[in-house]
Amino acid sequence: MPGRTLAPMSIRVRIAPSPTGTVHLGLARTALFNWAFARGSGGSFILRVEDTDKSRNSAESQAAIMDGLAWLGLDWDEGPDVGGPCGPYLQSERLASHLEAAERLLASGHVYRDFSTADELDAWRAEQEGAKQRRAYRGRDRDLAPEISAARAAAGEEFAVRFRIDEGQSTFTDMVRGTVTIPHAEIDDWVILRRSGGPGGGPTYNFVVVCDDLAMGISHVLRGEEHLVNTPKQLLLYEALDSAPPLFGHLPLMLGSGGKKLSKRDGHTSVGDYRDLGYPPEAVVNFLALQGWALDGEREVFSVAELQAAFDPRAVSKAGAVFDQDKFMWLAGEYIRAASVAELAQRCAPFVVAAGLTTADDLASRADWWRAVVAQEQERIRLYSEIPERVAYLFADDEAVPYAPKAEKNARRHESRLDTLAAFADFIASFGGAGGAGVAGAAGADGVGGAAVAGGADLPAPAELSDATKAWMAERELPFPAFGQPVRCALTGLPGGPDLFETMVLLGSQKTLARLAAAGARLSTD
RNA sequence: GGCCCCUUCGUCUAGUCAGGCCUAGGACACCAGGUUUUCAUCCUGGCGACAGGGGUUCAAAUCCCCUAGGGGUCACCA
Repeated sequence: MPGRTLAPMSIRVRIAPSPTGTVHLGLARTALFNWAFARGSGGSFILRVEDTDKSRNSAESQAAIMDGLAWLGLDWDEGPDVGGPCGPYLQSERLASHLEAAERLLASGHVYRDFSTADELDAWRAEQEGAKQRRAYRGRDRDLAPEISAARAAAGEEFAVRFRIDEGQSTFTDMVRGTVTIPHAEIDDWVILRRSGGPGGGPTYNFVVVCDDLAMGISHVLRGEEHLVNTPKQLLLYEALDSAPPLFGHLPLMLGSGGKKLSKRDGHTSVGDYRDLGYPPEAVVNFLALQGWALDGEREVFSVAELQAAFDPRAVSKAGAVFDQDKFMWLAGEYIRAASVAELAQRCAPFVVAAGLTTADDLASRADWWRAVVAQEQERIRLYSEIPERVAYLFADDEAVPYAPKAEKNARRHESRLDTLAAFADFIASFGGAGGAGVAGAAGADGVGGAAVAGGADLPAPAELSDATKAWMAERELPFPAFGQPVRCALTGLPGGPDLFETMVLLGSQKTLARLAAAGARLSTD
């Protein structure tokens, strides 16, 4: 059923990746826009895999593509895995229909057999090299009488099938670019079927994409700008097939910092890279949506629901967008700060395990404690992957907590450090065991106080400990830095970090004491 | 090189279709303050653009033309 439908209720869009094994950011954004367009208009989003021949590992690569899209939260209504009324959704399985279409075009004279050889083509190309204005290629045999052409084919002579381009020009209205006109003198009599016989034979991309879009009733094609100049070829093909074409919209390219099409040279370019780097998928989607589109020009952080509701291909910008890593990371941080502690804890856990700090079982066995740890770091990280290095001290040996140079330097700045450390240790010891666990329950589910219970610690809740310590400091006329810097170094070895009292509770009195003692020795001499 | 597309702060963009509300708005980055036990968060302020030139108009970022620059594409790849 050839589809053409402009009615909102029958919007059908697709993403047609070739199974390369990774989801390139450009593909991801194209998929996202198509998906948002479909979801926002009650239409359908279709996944079709362009697995034309080759690739022996296509099953694997195909799975990788689907995983990538799914990770982003994109889902499709029809596709190789879920089926649908217009299947098969694997291009390689649609060959028969492609051949059938080619047959029809041959009969109607829109295409012709070209018996010229590769050498002849090369010669022609070489001849065009120096020409000031290259002419479009017209097949040597484009005017061969049909009977003769058929007879030669029947006799076993090899040929390619080319599309006959007539004089004139093609004009169409692009959803994002407006009116585009391309003279036919620029368009070759392009090949729809490769030279018969050999292993490379078969239908070409521009041909099958039209056949398949037609068969699947695709109403709108949103794709990258690199396809803009292919559009007239496809338009002419729809016409030859006696069908109405879909509406086209060509998205601006995503650019690397050099201003050229984003490529491997620009660093991380696939969705999987960002997943591994610790970006929240929601942030990736949000950022991708910002490349060439804007909600209202004011709000940078928005949900997919808002994207779906507001997306309109006609509002996509025409100019390419340079991929800004800084802004991307900022956005990731926004999502991390907005996440619930429970969810954040869950998403960060694998990174901590992968870093070798502990096991998943350990974190699961003291989930309250782990959540409290994550809550402490929430406003300090932009990526899940930043968690391990920040919390590594919690898992370190008390006697050998790594001291960052700056932390140690800060600590040594204070002449009184050794006295302070020793005296404070006594102060902490005074809380030892004395019914601390009894009051901790008041601290709330996600709070550090709650974690103290899970961790078996025996210190008062952080606020209480803080008040008590401050009173203790006042007595000794000790300014906060003189206390804080040596203690922070002793407990964490880091120059900065979360509230010290929360940290002590997380550590528990035993570890706190052990670290204070170790620091007394480690910070004594030079 | 031919053809096609594009051109607002360093970057992502709003505004351009329906010219005046734009001494061009927001965000990232950067700089300076503030809050703070450090780090971070957060808050305030600053820096910073209509590629250039001609028109049209009472009025142009917005319309027209030219120039320049950038990108894409020129396969029996997808």
